Amino acid sequence: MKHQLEIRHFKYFLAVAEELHFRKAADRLFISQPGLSRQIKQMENELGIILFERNSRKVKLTAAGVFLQEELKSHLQNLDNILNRANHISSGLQGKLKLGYVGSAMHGIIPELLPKFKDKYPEVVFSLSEMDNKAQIKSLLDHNLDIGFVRIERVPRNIEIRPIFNDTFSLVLPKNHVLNSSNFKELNQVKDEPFILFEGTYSNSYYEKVMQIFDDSGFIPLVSHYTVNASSIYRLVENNFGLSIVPTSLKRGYDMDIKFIELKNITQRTTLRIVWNSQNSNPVLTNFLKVNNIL
Amino acid sequence: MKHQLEIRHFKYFLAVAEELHFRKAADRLFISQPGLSRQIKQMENELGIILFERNSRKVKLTAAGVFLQEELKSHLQNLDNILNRANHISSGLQGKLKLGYVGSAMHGIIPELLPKFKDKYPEVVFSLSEMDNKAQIKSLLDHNLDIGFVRIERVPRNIEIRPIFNDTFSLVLPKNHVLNSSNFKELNQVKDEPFILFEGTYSNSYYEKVMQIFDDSGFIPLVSHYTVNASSIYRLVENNFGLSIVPTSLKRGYDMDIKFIELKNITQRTTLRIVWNSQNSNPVLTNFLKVNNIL
DNA sequence: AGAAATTAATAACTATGAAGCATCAATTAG
DNA sequence: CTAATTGATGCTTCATAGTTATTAATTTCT
Repeated sequence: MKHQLEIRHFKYFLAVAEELHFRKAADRLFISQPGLSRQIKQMENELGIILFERNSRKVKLTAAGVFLQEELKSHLQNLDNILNRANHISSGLQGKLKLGYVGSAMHGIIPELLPKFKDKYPEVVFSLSEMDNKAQIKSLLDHNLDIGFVRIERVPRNIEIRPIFNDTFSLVLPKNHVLNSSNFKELNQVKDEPFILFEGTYSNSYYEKVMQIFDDSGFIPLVSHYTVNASSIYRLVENNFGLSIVPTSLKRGYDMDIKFIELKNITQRTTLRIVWNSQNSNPVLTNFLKVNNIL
Repeated sequence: MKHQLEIRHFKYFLAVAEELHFRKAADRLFISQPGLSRQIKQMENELGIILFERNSRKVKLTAAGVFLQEELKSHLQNLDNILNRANHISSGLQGKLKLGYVGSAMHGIIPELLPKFKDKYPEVVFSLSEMDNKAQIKSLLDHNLDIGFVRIERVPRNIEIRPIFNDTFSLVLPKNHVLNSSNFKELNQVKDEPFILFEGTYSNSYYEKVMQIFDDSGFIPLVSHYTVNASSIYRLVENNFGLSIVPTSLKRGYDMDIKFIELKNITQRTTLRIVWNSQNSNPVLTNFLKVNNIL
């Protein structure tokens, strides 16, 4: 076959099929009548099908023509549809955003950052996974994640990082503990109590920062347990296994017999940071960063 | 927009999307690499979408590109499908055939002609309507019918007509009637009995032919009832309202207390004829006529 | 580190074929 | 029988798909 059927042929065919009149169809298509006649004939040759029964006076669709009119019309509509959706995806109006976050960020990002974005981009689908800092970085590098929320400061080349939420630390005690925000003055009031802390492997820089707090208060804590998530810390504190220090925002969302005393006087802060791979071209990512004023 | 997206672009895009390599894709398409690069770029401009992230060493689909690869692939398959079906319709392998028939043809055509055709063209759908001769001709002229089975001899211009089945006449009597095929000699043995006949308006030529039979037998029958279908004739005969004369093939398919005596000695025959509009280009019609050796 | 190889993009050219104009042929209407 | 209408055909033009040659960027191999 020398000639090849193109969308042009289908559009021309549909015009003639509707008008049943070559000149009128040609006018509608802004081409000349002979050109149209030729393209229709070419289409018929290419298909090996007569589409119109025509003499110099009448134009009439054949059975196959009737069929093709119906089918090609919806075929072209389908194409429009596809290209439109592609545009949505390309512009980030539609698509998927894979998010990772450390457990301690759950009460910050999910209720605060996501609704704002979801509002503006309702067609975007989220996938949310709780992951530790290291796993997030690895997933970002492997392009298995679009955005991470971490509590680390240094990241590999190609990973972008920006602070998103700065948090104070709070002392966590059992409800019935003698200390409260009125009689609490400084941390060394609890220097003889055992502590439950996040594991150092979870985030080394976070661990170092917490140890610095103790250091500044002039004592080395007796650490009775290490765990990896807030709720197990709280459960242990509730049952008098010791006290803990956690980011202040972590007091939200738990209902246990514990109380928090915010350590406003110390200098340490823990920063939740957003991270992404600079080579990730997911348009949804760009929009997410824009909505949150990061780009 | 100056350029217009064509199927060519989609095929080229799919080749590159699969190979992720412009030169290899170009080879597969039997065009040159620069030509391919240009067409892809044109497609991107036309869509306003970047389809590939590429430098001189790597080619990678964007999110929108991934989407389009999937969608356009099935879109083109769908097109193939449509064109194939159009071919079937055009060649008469697929489609619809609207048939009309006089009631007295039911036991001839349906079990004999249709299965043979259905066998060869299983994708063709029939529509069958019992209609009188006149209604069939009208429907043919209005293009509401493809084929008719009639018992008339003359048809308007543009309607083609061919004999398809030549039938003798049979005398219809109640089961307990004194006459049977042994003691029956000639029709005037029943000249004093009342007769039930098809109405003259139903088919004038048929009616005339039946009357000719009586004429040849030398008597004018006493007609007690006129009806329009075989089963009511049989019901009346069964209940001793009179005798009848019908085409012999009409004895099939009824279970009543009646008997038939074939009138072999008379010259009259009734011919079932197939009729169609010569201007009807339904390819299924052509195939039907061919299968039955009419064309 | 430098040379060779790979690969997509760009430039300049070619040739294919879509579309235009003029005209013909067939059909219908008056 | 003439005039009007309409699709097809012949010829021409021009846009553009595709070609060859080359460049620029990157990777791989000495």
